[in-house]
Amino acid sequence: MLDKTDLLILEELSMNSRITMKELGEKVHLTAPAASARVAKLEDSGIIEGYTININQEKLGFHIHAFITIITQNTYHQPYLSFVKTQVEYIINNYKISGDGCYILECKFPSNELMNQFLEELNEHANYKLSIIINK
Amino acid sequence: MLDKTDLLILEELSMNSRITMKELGEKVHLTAPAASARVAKLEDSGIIEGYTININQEKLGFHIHAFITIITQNTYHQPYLSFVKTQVEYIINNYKISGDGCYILECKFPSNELMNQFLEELNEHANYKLSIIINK
DNA sequence: TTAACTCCTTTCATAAATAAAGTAAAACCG
DNA sequence: CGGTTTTACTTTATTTATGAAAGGAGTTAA
Repeated sequence: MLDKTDLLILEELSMNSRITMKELGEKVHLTAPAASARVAKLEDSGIIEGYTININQEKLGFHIHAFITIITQNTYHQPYLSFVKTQVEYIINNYKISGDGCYILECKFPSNELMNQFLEELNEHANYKLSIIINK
Repeated sequence: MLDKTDLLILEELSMNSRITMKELGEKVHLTAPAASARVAKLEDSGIIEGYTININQEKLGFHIHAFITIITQNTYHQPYLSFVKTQVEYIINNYKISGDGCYILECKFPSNELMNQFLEELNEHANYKLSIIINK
């Protein structure tokens, strides 16, 4: 099971996953090989799923960040799901949900124009409610 | 501005941010120092905001992942925002939105019991609509 | 008590990162 | 147009980190 040191390691790696094992070790009071072994264990157990980066989407030209709640009229979701697959450049996440709607789409768009185009195409397959993110 | 190589680098780092500069260089047809210099530029420009890990919350005991749409009755949001600050262990993100509601809370809970407790406290400050994530 | 296991440290060989120097192509400018 | 500066890269050499191996201390269980 996980102890306090493992949780500290997860916290440190969440803040900076490119930290060296030496530095990580210092933060959690271990030597580099010990820290490295802990991390390897966390990877093997599947607790650490992967190493990634946070990208500033605004600076890449995606000025709009939105959640779209999807309500499919009929029980057959395939047309909607197929559509989603064609729009990977705008879609951050597609969550299947229970509650108010069938899916929640997390999206990014460079402009209102392209978002509008997306929504029009989306509307061929499902109804939706749009929530634009103002702040995080 | 960004060229094709920069976008490739962002893609590679998104998939594995602990890749060595040597390997990253090979993937984008550069030497290690050249790749390293590109990455440093992406950091300095703020496009790369940070390096982090994906954690399997399920394996850490957070079996419930939910979106909660917040509708504050009055215009004064402070009680809600103060409450959110006390609940960091359950809250992944708090998005201020325009649309159907005032905020969208992304949360994780270990059990229905603790989620219920959270929702009861939340209800002292705001109304909400709950969406449980079934699948991503 | 002893054996096996876990988790750590130290040491050392190898690999990667980084700094420095040099080069070639592109952009700038009098 | 010619000369200068800038940019982006490579190569080389040094520093630093990684990872394998050996060994030790503490824990558990036969």
